[in-house]
Amino acid sequence: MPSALSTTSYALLGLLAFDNATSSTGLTGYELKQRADYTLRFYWVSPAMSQIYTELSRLHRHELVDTDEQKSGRRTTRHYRITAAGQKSLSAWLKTSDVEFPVLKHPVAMRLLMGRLMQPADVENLLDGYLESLADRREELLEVRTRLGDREEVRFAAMVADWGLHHYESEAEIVQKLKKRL
Amino acid sequence: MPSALSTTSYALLGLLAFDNATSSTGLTGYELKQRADYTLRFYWVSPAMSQIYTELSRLHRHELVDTDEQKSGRRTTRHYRITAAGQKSLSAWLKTSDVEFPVLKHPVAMRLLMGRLMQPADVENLLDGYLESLADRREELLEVRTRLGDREEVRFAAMVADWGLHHYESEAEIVQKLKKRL
DNA sequence: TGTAGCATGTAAGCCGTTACATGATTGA
DNA sequence: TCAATCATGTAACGGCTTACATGCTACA
Repeated sequence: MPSALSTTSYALLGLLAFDNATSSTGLTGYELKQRADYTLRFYWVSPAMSQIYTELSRLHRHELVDTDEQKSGRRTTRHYRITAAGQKSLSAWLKTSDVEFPVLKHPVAMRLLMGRLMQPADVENLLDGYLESLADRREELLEVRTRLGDREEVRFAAMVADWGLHHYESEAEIVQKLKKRL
Repeated sequence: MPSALSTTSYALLGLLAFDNATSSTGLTGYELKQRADYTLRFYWVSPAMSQIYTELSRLHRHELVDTDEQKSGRRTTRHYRITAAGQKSLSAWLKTSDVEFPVLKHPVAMRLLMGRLMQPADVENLLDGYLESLADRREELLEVRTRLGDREEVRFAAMVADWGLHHYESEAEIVQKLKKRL
């Protein structure tokens, strides 16, 4: 069990594990990107296509996924499935006790910190702009949440979506309060 | 105005701008690291020492900071101060309208997403572990907040600290709720 | 005398992005 | 026939970390 995979690698492996549970012939890199855009990006990142292919090669090299190649003309389409070893490796990773603390890169808070250097109107615009994109994001996640419904198979995805929604609401709330304090 | 600086670069420039306002002969890379540990890390990241020196060289190359060198033996200690050009560049950056949406890399949410693959006890441990480190973090930030008090000069830093505290509380709250839902 | 804290830097390397290059299939 | 979507990959490079290397100062 050499591990040494990045969290993103395990995240993709997790998507494949989930897909595996629902039958299917596996996922292409392209499909994986769509799934990542659908959920992962709210709590982690949605890796670039190029990185997804890189990670997939790496997972394949480690034999944590296997691939089903379909040729058409001079193109090859690869469907990836998680292997038993992959499942084992993923479970082991999930059990590791040292889970890092979340990293927040918050350009709005960053800028507010330097509020002294800005005109009051610019500070207000900054916060208003954030409230807007926050509402958009929340809307996107709400749609995801709604589609999940309360099906047992996606119970955890729904919990995490609710977590995200709670976070967006908390952000909107504090930003409103801070605006009044300006 | 070539810009092309990273947010981290501007963050350090911001620390120097703040220091400048309080007289002083400038800050060394080492001191900058301490200030970053004190505030920046809660909303952005605290860059490694090596990166601070790299950024400082870059800022100096762009003439956004100037340096006061003191030799002692075969060692040189450099105190950096923001220049007028640096101040201008920072203000320009603060005014730019396209502020990216915050990026959250949340290993706990990531793992909870795969809750199906874990034993119920492991899921609970995961959340309990998070609640603990959350309490620690909150304590650290609360100390920062307390030291800031309600001095006018650090008004924005205090606002951002309150923002962070609100976030940690919101996290603890939702995690408690999710635990009950397990 | 030795260790903790102050102080600076280089090298190697990982993770991730953007830009670029290419090709197949579907449907307006 | 043209655009959108499905699909795969390489190259160049930025940002950041860890590991390593070095030296001064204060004090126990």
